[in-house]
Amino acid sequence: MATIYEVSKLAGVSLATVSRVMNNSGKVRDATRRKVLDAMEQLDYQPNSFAQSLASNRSNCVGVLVSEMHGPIFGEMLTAIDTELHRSGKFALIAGGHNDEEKEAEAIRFLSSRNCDALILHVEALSNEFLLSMLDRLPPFVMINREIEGMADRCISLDNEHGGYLATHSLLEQGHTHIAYISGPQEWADASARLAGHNRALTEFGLELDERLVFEGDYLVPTGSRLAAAILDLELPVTAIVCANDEMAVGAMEVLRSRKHVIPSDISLVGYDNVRWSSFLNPKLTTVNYPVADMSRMAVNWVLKQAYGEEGLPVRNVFEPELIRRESSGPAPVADRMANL
Amino acid sequence: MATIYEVSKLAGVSLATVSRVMNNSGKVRDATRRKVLDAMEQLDYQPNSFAQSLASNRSNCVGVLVSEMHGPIFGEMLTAIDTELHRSGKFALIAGGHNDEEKEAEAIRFLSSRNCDALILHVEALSNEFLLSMLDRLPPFVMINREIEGMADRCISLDNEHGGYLATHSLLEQGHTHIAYISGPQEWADASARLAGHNRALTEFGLELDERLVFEGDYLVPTGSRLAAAILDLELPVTAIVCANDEMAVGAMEVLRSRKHVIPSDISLVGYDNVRWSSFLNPKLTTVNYPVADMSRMAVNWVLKQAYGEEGLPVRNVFEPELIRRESSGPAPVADRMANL
DNA sequence: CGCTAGAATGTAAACGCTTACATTTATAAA
DNA sequence: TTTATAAATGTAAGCGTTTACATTCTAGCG
Repeated sequence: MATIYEVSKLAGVSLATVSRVMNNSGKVRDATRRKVLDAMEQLDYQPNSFAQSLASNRSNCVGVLVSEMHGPIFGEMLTAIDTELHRSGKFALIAGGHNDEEKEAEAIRFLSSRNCDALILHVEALSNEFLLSMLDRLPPFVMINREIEGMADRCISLDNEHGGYLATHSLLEQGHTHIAYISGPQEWADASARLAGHNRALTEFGLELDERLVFEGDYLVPTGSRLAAAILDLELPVTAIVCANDEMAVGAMEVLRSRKHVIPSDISLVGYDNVRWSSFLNPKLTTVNYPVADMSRMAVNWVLKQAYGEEGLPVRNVFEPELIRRESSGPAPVADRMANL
Repeated sequence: MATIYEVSKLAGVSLATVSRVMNNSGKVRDATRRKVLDAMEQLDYQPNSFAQSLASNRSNCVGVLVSEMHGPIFGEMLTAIDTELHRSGKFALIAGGHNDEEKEAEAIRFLSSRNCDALILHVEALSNEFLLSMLDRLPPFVMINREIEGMADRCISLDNEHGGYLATHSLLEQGHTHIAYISGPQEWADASARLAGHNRALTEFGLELDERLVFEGDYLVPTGSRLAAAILDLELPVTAIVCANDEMAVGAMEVLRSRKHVIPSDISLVGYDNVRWSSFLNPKLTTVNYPVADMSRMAVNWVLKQAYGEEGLPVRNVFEPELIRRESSGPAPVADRMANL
């Protein structure tokens, strides 16, 4: 593999000049530039990125940590980030935290050991305190789907409370009054915000929160099934179930179907995230859109601005969810509405 | 950030000794090792990976190129690869080809410019010739989901022909005789192999291939819909549709449903890939399993063996698909079977 | 034609490690 | 004890860049 030294010899110039040509830095006469370029071409020269990074102390890499790599959210996220970074000649170094506190911390260590110029973090398991404590130990970093006091400017988040509100509100609007809720793990901020939105919607409609109708899940399909079954077993007049994510919703959908409840005429079902396959379901799932791709692009903007000094890039921190009304939700059954008069 | 030099000073030893402790290479007295370790701890020392790689000419990074980053296949793939590599202290450098020949080539250039020790390639768009020509220009590389003559040992592939055979065979077994097929792009090897398997199954059952019933798609959902509609519009006595992947199958499913055909009693539907959400559909999709995770792990084995000289790792090149029988396929309608007597 | 300011190019010192080789120190046999 | 041998440690030369600074051109002016 050719080195810069061989290029300089072949072109009859010094190392510095070759370097200048490569980086478009400093002044180089056109004729000289051409000679250098020719030599590079001829030798099929590829700069050694390690030497570059070692000498310049920058890697043109931004580390991306996702809490897990499968799941539709992350595919979209990675695609958006990768595309956007390439556009600016930067590269993504991706690591997976596999949904585990220790592994997430290790992945952060890995990324920072690779001298990333900046980090984009999508972490679930790590605590706010830990992240705050990393502020001065890591390269500049932004976070996706988190809102942490004291570093709000570094958080690209979704207004989860509002999303939770929208989901339940859409049901209330359609006459539902007995709405069960399957939440995410309450120690996670997004999960509790979604639930808070649900509660607010209820209150707004003058309904009292019935604690028997709120179940805490873990965002996984089987739990959606299990808790939906639990809800049905209550034998209360529930006419709608809101799930804190689409995964649990699909689990719930299956149980409802197997127990011969027709969605949405007997019972409405609403999810959250607007995962790709939510529109493949039958009935198509009503859900709340989580604009991952937009948020990811915004994270890249942040990085470009903060770590690479690019200008004129708008950064927006909080994104708005949106209700995607599809087939799985509809008006409350008439009988039930009557009963509530 | 502390350097090896400061560590060596604090520990009262030479650079070489510190390096030896870090890499467990050479002999170091226990007492010395301890001193060094203490010093590292005390200084919160993190080796500079660029300097390491520059000096040692290895990066401990394996480049992974996926043709695209979204889609369930790739999530599973990346998770498996990442997990497995970590187990051996190696890291994955991931790049996305975004399903485009030029971009895939660029991504390869990127990965090789980052001095990866080895590459795992999942590429669709690049030609066999190109890949063959890269044999001596790149670090050792394996490919997933490709079978190329002249580099069979570097290919981890699925027996797609057999998978195609299984899909159609399962239908023939159940009395179907008019089976339509929606294929993938025929210039892609996997797509044409799947179709070949379909044809073989037909032949085996003494049926002639009806060209009117074979449509070429592009593996995307809307195309599945469009072609399923085209099949129905034929007004031929089709009792089953085989799709070359689950994406197109879900598109087809939607059209069948909207035209009031009941699956599987009126018409059976079979997919391919066993994508995660294929079991979320209603009815649950019968499909052919594509063991991505297993294959990915195998690719890692190859890398560990060829690039890092690890021993005792089995490498298997061809994987067998398996029929996953679910709800979307069933016996041919009786009327139809009678007609065929 | 000499002079000077800039432009263009060159020189050489980092960057932080690894590693072949040299040197010192410990171990054990004689 | 010596002495031979092995173990432990140290020395210093790279690895392939970038970049501050030094030097040499070049062009335009008086």
